[in-house]
Parts: sequence; structure tokens; C-alpha cells
Amino acid sequence: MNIEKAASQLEALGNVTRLQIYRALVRAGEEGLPVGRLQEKLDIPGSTLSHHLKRLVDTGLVVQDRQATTLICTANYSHMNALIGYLVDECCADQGCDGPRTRVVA
Amino acid sequence: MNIEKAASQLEALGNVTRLQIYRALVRAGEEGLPVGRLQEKLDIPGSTLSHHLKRLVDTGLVVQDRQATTLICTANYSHMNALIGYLVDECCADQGCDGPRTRVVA
DNA sequence: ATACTATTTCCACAATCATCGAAATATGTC
DNA sequence: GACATATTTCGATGATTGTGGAAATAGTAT
Repeated sequence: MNIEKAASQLEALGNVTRLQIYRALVRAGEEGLPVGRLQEKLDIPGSTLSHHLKRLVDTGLVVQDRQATTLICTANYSHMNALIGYLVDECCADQGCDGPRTRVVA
Repeated sequence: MNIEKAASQLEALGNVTRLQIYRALVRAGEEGLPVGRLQEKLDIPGSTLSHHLKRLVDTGLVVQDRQATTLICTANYSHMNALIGYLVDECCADQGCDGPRTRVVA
């Protein structure tokens, strides 16, 4: 994880529609959701949804897997964990934190 | 915390320059850093820095406190903690997570 | 008041983003 | 092949963002 990747993942989540998408996928669990079901749930045009999904997939936060004609989307927990880990370590957010956990180079 | 606030905070952090600013402030700890020191560290024009700082302050992630002519900026841990908490709870990111921690209303 | 430092606001501009209808593509079925 | 469904790409448009120089403001000291 580096600062550029963290920033791009944060940016991907930093949009209400995309955060809704991601949340829906997390709640759907391991089996995920087809694009069509996401579209129903969020009630947005397919082209808009596809556009947002692409951004989430590009950053690695969401994974897609074709199953016949439908595309199943799932939240990629490991990437989210890495992001949270970065925020906690680099940009420490722990309650009792009083400095970075790793030695600062410069 | 609601989804709009979480998204706007994520968006605020979703920019390399702003994430650098935030990280520098976290590393500076409780005493924070004056705007001028931030400007030296990041080597960017004052107007650009001021613009980014405003976004971080608006979302509550950074707090500013005047000390004579200099403005001291500090990272607001409580807001970051709330954000992380939201991500972990609503958009669960724990390793062993297999669903939301709270009951889903709809 | 003047001068000085710190920071912001104003202004402009190029770049990126969000949106969505229409057309195109992918996959499977008959 | 023809057809149906699922999803993406194309193309256009308005809105927002990132950037930074120049001017303005805030605060302090002399």
C-alpha cells in the first residue's frame, strides 16, 4: 500500500452512489450481487451504475465474476482491510494514538 | 455518522495532496503544525494548500486554531475514528466478517 | 499609521467527474 | 441464424475539482 493507491481507493469510496454500491455488496456477503440487482436496489440507470462499478473495480475494492449472462459483483475485503490498515498505521486513527506506529523516514 | 458524511470525508482524503497533509498532521501529533510549516514540507503554493486545508476542515477531519499570526492545524482523531468505525460497521471490513454487525433495516 | 508576516480570497483555466440516453457488445436459448 | 437478456461503451453536457498567481485580509509590532 502506498499513498497514491490509498488516495485513489478513498476517492473511489468518496461518492455517495459508489459508497452505497459498496455497502450493498458488503451486505450481500460472499455470494455478491449481480449488476442488475444492484441497479434495482439503487434505482439508477445502467450506464451510470456501470460507470461507477468500473471505478470500484479499477481500484480493487470490488471484484466481478461472469456467471453466464450476469455479472456477479463482490466486495473485496482484503483490499478494504489494507486500506483501513494504512489509515490506522500511516494516518493513525487509534483512540490512544500519539504518533505514527512506524519510524518516520523524513 | 451517515453515508453522506462518510462519503464526503472519504472524498476529502481521496486526493494525494490532502492525504499527505493529513498524514503530516497526524505525525505532528497533538501540537499540530502551522500552515506555513505544512507549505514548506509539501512544497506547494499557499493558495493551493489553503484550498485543500479548507476541504479537510469543512469535513471536520482537521481543526485549526489561531495563535497570533499563525494558524495551527491539527488532525481531528475523533472524526477519523468515527469514519473508520463506519467503514468497519456499515461496510464491514473485518477479516472474519461475513455480514453487517447491526441489523439491516431495509 | 506603517511595516511585516501569515494566510486567505479572487480569478481564471484546464482537467476530471457525474449523469444518462442510445447504440453496441456479450452470452445464452430456440 | 434470430431473438432475448444483461451489461458496457459511446457521446454529449453541465458541474466540480485542482492549480496557482495576484491581490486582499488578519494579526502583531514599532
